[in-house]
Amino acid sequence: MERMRIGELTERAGVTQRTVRYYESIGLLPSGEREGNGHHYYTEETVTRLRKIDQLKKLGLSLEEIRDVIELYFTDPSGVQPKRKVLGLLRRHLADTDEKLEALRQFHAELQSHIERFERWLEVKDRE
Amino acid sequence: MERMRIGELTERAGVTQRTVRYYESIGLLPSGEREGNGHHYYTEETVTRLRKIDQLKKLGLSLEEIRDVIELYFTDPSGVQPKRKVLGLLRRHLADTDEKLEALRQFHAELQSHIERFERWLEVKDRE
DNA sequence: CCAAAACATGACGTTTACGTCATGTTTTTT
DNA sequence: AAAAAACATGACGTAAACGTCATGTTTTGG
Repeated sequence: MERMRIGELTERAGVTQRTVRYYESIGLLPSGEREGNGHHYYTEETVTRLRKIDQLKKLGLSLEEIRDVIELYFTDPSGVQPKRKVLGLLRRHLADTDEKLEALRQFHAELQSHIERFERWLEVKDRE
Repeated sequence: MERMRIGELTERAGVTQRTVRYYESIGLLPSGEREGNGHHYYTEETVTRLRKIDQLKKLGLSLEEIRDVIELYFTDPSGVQPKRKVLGLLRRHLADTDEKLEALRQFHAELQSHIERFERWLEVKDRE
């Protein structure tokens, strides 16, 4: 229950094989392969990593930006060199996330009120 | 202090002329022109509109999605033609937004706990 | 009034993030 | 062991969202 090949990986992570290959090609995913045969083998962490990449994408980061920070999400404090710098970066991401959450909530509210206005308008029309 | 041409418009809205032209070409912005000469003229509302578009882009909406909803910010229901269709679109956008919100919340939580791990690690170090 | 700046339009180019064959090898199923 | 399924690699294609000339017209500052 550790090593899997690309088929299982993509199914569990909800991405296509092409996506994985592409991420490997741009250095966003380590291309853990080699077993004599040409096949790549992946672990549970690769799944987590792909999911994290997806989250960061939804935050609006480009793959290049993600490549610059993804490591931070997979190293533990004891293994990182400029710890305070990393912490600073993480905090900025958190702040960005806060802002985006707020903006999204507002958009959500706006959408809802637009919808309600429409519904009221249609209700009136229906009664005629 | 009402009509302006594209130079002023783009400066005030913080976008390029090409962007405006592109938006006009895909029906995202009304191309308010005509004055005998070939020049396009815009108003304060166009500036607001461009800014709103930028906000929505930052939320991760595509220009197509934005085109579906942008009118709602500038007209009332009675002015929208296929009302039931628009209502359906709005509901889909609302559902999408719900999902995005949920993903962001989860990311936020994970990021926070990651940060806390870092902070605890540094605290310990500081006491040494 | 005339040169410089601003504008209009068209066409081709570019980047990101993959999709979609095509072809050959490896694994799995029967 | 043979056919089917999965995998590897390469190459070409694509959609979104503009960027960047090129060329011609209109406006404006001196």
